[in-house]
Amino acid sequence: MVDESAVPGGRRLRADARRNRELVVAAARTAFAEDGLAISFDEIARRVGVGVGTVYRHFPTREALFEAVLLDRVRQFVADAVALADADDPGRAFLGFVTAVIDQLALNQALCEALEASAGVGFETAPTVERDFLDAVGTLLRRAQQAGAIRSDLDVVDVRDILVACATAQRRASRRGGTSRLVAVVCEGMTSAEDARS
Amino acid sequence: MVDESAVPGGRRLRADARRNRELVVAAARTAFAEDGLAISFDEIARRVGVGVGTVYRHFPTREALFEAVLLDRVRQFVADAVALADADDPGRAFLGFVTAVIDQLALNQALCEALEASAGVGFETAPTVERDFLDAVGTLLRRAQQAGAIRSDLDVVDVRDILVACATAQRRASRRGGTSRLVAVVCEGMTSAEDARS
DNA sequence: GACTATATGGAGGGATCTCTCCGGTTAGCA
DNA sequence: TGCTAACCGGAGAGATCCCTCCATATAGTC
Repeated sequence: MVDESAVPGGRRLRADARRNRELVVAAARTAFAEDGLAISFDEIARRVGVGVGTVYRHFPTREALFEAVLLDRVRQFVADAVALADADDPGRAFLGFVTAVIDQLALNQALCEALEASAGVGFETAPTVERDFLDAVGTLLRRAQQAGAIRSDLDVVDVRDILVACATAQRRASRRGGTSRLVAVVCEGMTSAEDARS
Repeated sequence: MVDESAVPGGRRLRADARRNRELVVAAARTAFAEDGLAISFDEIARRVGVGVGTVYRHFPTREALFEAVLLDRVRQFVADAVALADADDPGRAFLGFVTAVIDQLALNQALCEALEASAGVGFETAPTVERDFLDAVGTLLRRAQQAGAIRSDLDVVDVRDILVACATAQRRASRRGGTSRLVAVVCEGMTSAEDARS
């Protein structure tokens, strides 16, 4: 977690600036989750009740705002994955991680978009975070595969696709007041015995 | 397939109008497939090399253009599903249908968006087509479930979610020059024996 | 070739979004 | 309390996009 009371130069923000910054972050957190990364700065400023200039001063780019609002979530995923890396039951650890991440992603449109991007907003200012994520998930995956719990033809990029796909389906389902069974299907498919593979 | 040489009133289009209409349809087909339903009319006009007024005259709304360009695809899906409704092997029929539709959807961004919408562009001018689609897929699904080939807790909405999710993953994978294994995982998960269901 | 219904292009008005700039305001300090 | 650096709001320029309108061009017909 970065110290939000200081600007990169180290100088301490004035009280009103700090207050506005926090309001912007809070509004952006909600807006990103609901509407994704495409939310306009005008709209964020309108919701907070400040001028758009104030938003731009604190966050010159959409990436900067993303970093302040959402990057910690991804870092938390990495930490969770690392913590599970030497679990007793690698298959259970992997599936637990996957379903937990899907639940989080389903609540957050922007996080899905950033994760699936490869060509989008999100990790420009912190290029290693995406790699850390894939590395940590890859470790969990490999251990689960070595334990025979997960089909061996999957790679970490497949897993990322699966996370995003399931989260998207889950979010759509919850909008219509239900739950997507895609998650259950995918977990079943990832764990089932290896045969009839092309 | 509608007769594209006539307007709804039945009057025959002038030759230049017919030519332009076809150019617009061709450009829209490509643009929809690549960029989805959000492609602007200005952009389509620019690609065709006509004025934007010409595009609007032929297709007053995005839905009208969608209908001219893509609705036949959905109708074809329905026809395929109906044709498979009394296949000898319902499980095989269902899975074959699903993978074929995914392959088509993966080539067409707009078709995915329309199918997943519920709240989007696409079926406004032909409201029965979406229902026909769900009905036909539902029939295939039920027969496959009765034959014990597909897990019984899935409904047709799950299947629609699965189609869109797999197609999206497939398209992303093909953009990076590969193939998504999500389809294989999902097929495995849909067919596996019923146990450990929550 | 002339006439006319039909079709065309693109200007234009309204809306939204991005990002910058600067006159006015205020927090924090002496 | 008064000063000043820091901060604020929002106007405004430039870029799209949507959709309409009408002067101009032309296909089809006589």
